[in-house]
Amino acid sequence: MKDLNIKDIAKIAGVGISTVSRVINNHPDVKDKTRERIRKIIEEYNYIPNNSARNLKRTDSKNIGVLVKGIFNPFFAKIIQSIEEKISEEGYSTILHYNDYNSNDIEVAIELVKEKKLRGIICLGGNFTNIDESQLIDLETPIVLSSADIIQDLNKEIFSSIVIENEKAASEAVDYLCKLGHEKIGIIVTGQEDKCIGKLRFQGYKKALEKNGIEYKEEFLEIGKYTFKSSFDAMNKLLDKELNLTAVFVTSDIMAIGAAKAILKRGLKIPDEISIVGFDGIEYAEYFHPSITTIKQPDEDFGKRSVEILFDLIKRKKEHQHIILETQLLKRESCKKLTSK
Amino acid sequence: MKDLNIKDIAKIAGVGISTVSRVINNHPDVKDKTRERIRKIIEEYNYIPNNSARNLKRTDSKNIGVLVKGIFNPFFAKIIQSIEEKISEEGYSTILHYNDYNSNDIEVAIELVKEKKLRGIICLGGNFTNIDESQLIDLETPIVLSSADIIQDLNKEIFSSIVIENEKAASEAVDYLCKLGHEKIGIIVTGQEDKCIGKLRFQGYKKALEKNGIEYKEEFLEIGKYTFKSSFDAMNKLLDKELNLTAVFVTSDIMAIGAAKAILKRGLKIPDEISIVGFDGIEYAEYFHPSITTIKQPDEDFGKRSVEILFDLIKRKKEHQHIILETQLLKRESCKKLTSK
DNA sequence: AACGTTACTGGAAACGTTTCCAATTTGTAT
DNA sequence: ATACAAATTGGAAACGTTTCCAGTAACGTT
Repeated sequence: MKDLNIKDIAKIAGVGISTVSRVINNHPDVKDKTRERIRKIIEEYNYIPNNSARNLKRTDSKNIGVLVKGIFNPFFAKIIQSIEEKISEEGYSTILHYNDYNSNDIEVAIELVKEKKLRGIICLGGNFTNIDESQLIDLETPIVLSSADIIQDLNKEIFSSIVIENEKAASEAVDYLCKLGHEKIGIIVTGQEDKCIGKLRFQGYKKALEKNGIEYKEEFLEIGKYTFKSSFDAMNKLLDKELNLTAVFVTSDIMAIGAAKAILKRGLKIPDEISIVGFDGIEYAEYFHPSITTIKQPDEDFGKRSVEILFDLIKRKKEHQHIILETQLLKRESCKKLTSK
Repeated sequence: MKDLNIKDIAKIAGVGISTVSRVINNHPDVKDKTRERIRKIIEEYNYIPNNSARNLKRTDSKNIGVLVKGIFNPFFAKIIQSIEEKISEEGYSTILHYNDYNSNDIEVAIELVKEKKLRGIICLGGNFTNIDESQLIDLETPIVLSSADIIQDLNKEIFSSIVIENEKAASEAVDYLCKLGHEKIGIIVTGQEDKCIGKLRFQGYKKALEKNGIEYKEEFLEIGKYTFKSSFDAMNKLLDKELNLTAVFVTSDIMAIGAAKAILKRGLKIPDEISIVGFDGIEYAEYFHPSITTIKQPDEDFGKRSVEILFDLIKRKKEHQHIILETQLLKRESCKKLTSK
């Protein structure tokens, strides 16, 4: 059974094609009675307009792309959910695309925009530190970089961004450990993949140490990837060095859990022997035992605001914006005040 | 700057439109020299064919839909990854669509197929227990139900499926607990949302008890949703009943972690005082402390085989298939052998 | 040189919409 | 009744492809 098209519906209703089109798109210039009649017929015959044809004809495709770095990242799951919600509220639809860790994000984004005739694109995570300004200028479609790695001196007029203050937040986390009396504080950061964000959080760590008069030692640092396993291994290396660490700061919750497991598996107690602080604020960290103290990122705000900014751009209501969201230190069970020996 | 189209490329190359089209689509009837020349021009001018136009013209759209129930389910993440990989290997592209828990899955699937002119669709999870056979017959597009809830007496000729033996696997898990000497074994199952699968796993639980001569008591049962929190609460209710449970079987790993947290938070020891077994085999269960014994589902196989079945159907090589995958009990730290008192 | 065969190539219709523009109907004020 | 404006409607072009069909070029065979 061949699917019906707009012509068939027009014939059945005894009206012109354009009238049916106007009904479908909620254009005003149709008599209420006619509109109702056509609506009923569309309903009755279960007619669904062909998306490809619509997109082909329209310059404004009603599609928003969401490019996500890494499907395994539970921190992004909530953000995506709120993004999708808001996008469909606006009558647009979401085209979700997952990038793996080796991809050239800006290139994939541009290709996606062209190929799918996107009206706008949100990049969640991803690395935009090596991009060429001309790439972004050529892309006339609004782009919002959300929680992404962005090079500092990029022309701010050609993209929007929404981020947290990674350095400040990390510093707050480590400062908290210092205030609890910790001095030997290890750190596990994400490496290459995540250059900029990892680096910023690492800088926050260093600043907090400095502020508290603690000397930074390179041996306290381990590099890991964004997986349980990688951080588990990194923690073991740290422990093997016998540095008498009393605390460790890990730059994501998933990794904090991997690290915590390594600690516990050796029979060490958290927080009695080692305190640990994570970063992100995913639910996993709360349900780990002991629950993990962490920096909570405002995930829902990330989603909502990203879409808001994008639609402001699409509707040409505003210029590109650069928003900084607040984080919050969630104190839980994984940190202990050090009593002076 | 307006994007180039196939006409522009044809003009630049000094050939006909159809020749360019043939190059794009790797059709054979083009002289190698011409092909190379056009390829270079396409590359140089960074031309990307318009997807909407292609889909509009083609009856075979090269799009495969993947409908996923619940974005938060980490068990699905791996499956999706392997699905995407295989689909793009075949030169098709994946349209990912997330359903929330209240959706009517078959209706959403059908709409998606029509709207996006999909060539096939894979449903990951989702509930197909209340569907009408006519809906599936009307849908002429191949459909594969993967790890989904399917009504038993559905006509097997009109859809493909790939599942595990939920009842058997659950029974194996509980039997393991029994063999360790446990008799008072609680159970937390998913409720309404997940009617069929939850019921099957529950039946497995009952069968294992029966086999081991243990009487089933309703008070050992709690219903939960697929979240940490819900299962955390359910476990607390179970504990509040003071049934002297020595073990608990939880029908998913996420929920097992929620339950384990409830146990540990009360100061009870796992596995010393209570043993726990989960279901799914997600990575997080391995990194929880103590690591959680669980039923491992073959996630990668789920993905790969789903795509294989789908392409067999698309290419009309085979009829609808119904595949059962094997599970495996992963013995870890969360279970203890009961020494007779 | 004439022919048949095969390898390429180009033109044009078609896919199902949206939208501009013109045409028709309706309503309102004189 | 008439004139004019406003509301509603229909026709046709256009969006960028693919593919059928017809046509040309190249080549070997007689």
